[in-house]
Amino acid sequence: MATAQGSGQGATIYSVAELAGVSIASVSRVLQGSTAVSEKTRAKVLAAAEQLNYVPLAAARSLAVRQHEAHGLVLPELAGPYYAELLLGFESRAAEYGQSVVLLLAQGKTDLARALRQLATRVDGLAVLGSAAIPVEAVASVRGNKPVILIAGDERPGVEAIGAENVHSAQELTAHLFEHGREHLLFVGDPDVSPDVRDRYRGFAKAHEARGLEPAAPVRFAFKESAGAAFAERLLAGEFSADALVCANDELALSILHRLQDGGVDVPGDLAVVGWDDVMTARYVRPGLTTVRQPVQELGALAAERLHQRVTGAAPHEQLTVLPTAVVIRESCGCRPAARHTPLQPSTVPAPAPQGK
Amino acid sequence: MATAQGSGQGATIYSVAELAGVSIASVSRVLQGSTAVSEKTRAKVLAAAEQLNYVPLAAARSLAVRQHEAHGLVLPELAGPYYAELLLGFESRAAEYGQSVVLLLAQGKTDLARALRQLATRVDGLAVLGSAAIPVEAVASVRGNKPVILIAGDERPGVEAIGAENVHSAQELTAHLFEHGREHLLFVGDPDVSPDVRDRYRGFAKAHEARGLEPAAPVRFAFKESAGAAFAERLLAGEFSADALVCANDELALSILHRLQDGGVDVPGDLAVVGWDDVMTARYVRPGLTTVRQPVQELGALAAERLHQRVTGAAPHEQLTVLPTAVVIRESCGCRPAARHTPLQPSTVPAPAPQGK
DNA sequence: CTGTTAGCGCCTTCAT
DNA sequence: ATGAAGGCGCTAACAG
Repeated sequence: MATAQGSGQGATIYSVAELAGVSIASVSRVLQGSTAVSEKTRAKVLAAAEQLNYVPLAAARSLAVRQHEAHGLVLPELAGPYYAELLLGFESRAAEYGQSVVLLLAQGKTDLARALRQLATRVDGLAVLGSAAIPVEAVASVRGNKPVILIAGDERPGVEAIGAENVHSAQELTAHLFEHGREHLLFVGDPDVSPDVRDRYRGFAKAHEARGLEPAAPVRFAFKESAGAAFAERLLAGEFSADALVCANDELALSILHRLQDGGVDVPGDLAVVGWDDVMTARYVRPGLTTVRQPVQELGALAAERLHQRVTGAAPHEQLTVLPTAVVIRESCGCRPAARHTPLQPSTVPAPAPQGK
Repeated sequence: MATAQGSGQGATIYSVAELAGVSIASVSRVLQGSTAVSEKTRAKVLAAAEQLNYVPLAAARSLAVRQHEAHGLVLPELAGPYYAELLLGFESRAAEYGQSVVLLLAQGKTDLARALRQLATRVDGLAVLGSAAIPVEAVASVRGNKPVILIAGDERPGVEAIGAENVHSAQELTAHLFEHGREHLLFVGDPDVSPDVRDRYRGFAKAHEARGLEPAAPVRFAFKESAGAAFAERLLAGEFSADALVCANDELALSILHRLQDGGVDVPGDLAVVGWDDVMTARYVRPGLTTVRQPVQELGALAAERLHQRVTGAAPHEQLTVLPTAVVIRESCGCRPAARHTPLQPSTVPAPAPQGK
């Protein structure tokens, strides 16, 4: 199967040096551009390297430089568009800095702590999504306490954190429902599952308090298979009474919406439903789902950027960085449909690549 | 900021050996389990390692073992659920083999070839998605021609390839539309963008030929921002005449469907629309989108598995491995809605994780 | 069974 | 400007 005759096969700095007729030091110098080198040897080395298709072995280089030139990203899972976008943003920015990214999914790992340790041995630092699925403790015990950026996680002394705004937008969204004359709002989602959801419930509660109302306790239930459908079922059975649902995310909102409609409920007539994330489906469903858009991709990019700063010696930002979000009004909240559908283009998101595969 | 007093900081095999009062060789032995070690020293080493929170540095180990214990995955982008699922399957299986996964997204890379080279220096092998965005040539020139697994790409002598079935299911799907009495079918998507799309068009064509019909040329156009909507617009303008659309993927089908409905078209009454991938939205939209489901996650897992086999010395599978797909009938093809919505659970896909973020 | 030692491939002073 | 040599942390013979 081997095709290239020796070339590239295992080209080392020695083979290049030999071919170029210089010492390995010179090779290293021209390739790293560290010290000045005569134009003559420079050319020879470049030619030899080119001919041998030489690229320094990462492991050897890492060992010598004491840097991995790689960033680690730890995500709980990969369902829905949120994580994918975050990852995309992270990878893009990391690449701009010349950093490779090694990904770790908590999902299904029996020994997350071990996996984290392994990860830590091959990256200069890691970004971790703050979620119940990823205990910060495990992250803390990482080898040589490398820099860690917490994404959408709880602030902690000593760890740099970034996230998207939640409380305010949740409050705004909730208030919007009140303005539509809704009175019995329910928050669907478990605040304990992630700081994001917790903050969304907080905003939900604040909006109530601002009107002297008592917020209903969040509807938290075991999120199994068809979480939304199950809840919708109970709703249809009359187990709850509400005229508006604030769901922790769009997936939840969408599945509830769908089942309710199957059950003959008029949305938003009988019941308003809003969510979070502005996933693709939110635009295509009828009525269009009112939701809030987060700069997820930018969040990922910021994580990579901050990580790089830390790796290159910069001091950690003391303040928690919060990225702005925006409420996206469609029809599921009770607003009237726009005369002409205007495609919503998230500013930080590039044109959606269509051609599946 | 540093918390641990020296422990873990930069614990090396030497510090562990010293603490345990043995030689570094013994430390290595108990940790790698290579040779038999007395229970006594074993305990001492384990204790010391534990205390120091020691984990061998990947780079050093790699250099010595001449293995990276990491798999590379190259994807064109990360839009839609397809790539995410593939990645998920890949990461999971790779992790089972104790392999880290370093991800490379072609999207936005100005110098893909360089990125690939860099990637190749830190993994034992790589899986690459076959798409126009990733020229196989670039992959071939990778350092030390490491094992490469081509996912959903064109077969090539010397490279192991795997993929999902396309031709047959496309033919089946197309035939289904014929059975609904449709006569003027249009294929929407560019066959040149990826082997998958190409094969889908092939199936589309075969179904026509089986009926002695001439398949229409694929509707390929610049896939920019709102590809589907743009096409729908032209369709509404009467630029094309058709009573059924076979779209290259669900995203495309969905956006077209949405715009057509806005334009007053009855789907499937006036026009049937079907797609590919069975994305979440396909279940929630009305009418439900008829599509074909691929074992994407399994495909990713298989890639990791095959890669591992190759890395560990196994000879490449000669035959192209094709995973089975399944046509998922809903209503957009003209079938009547099921009396009771039965949630479709892709066999290889775990329960949808709902709690956003 | 255990310690000593020689690399793995690369970068980097230190001389020249 | 360039070459020689040491060392990064770890594994794997090779002696004892």
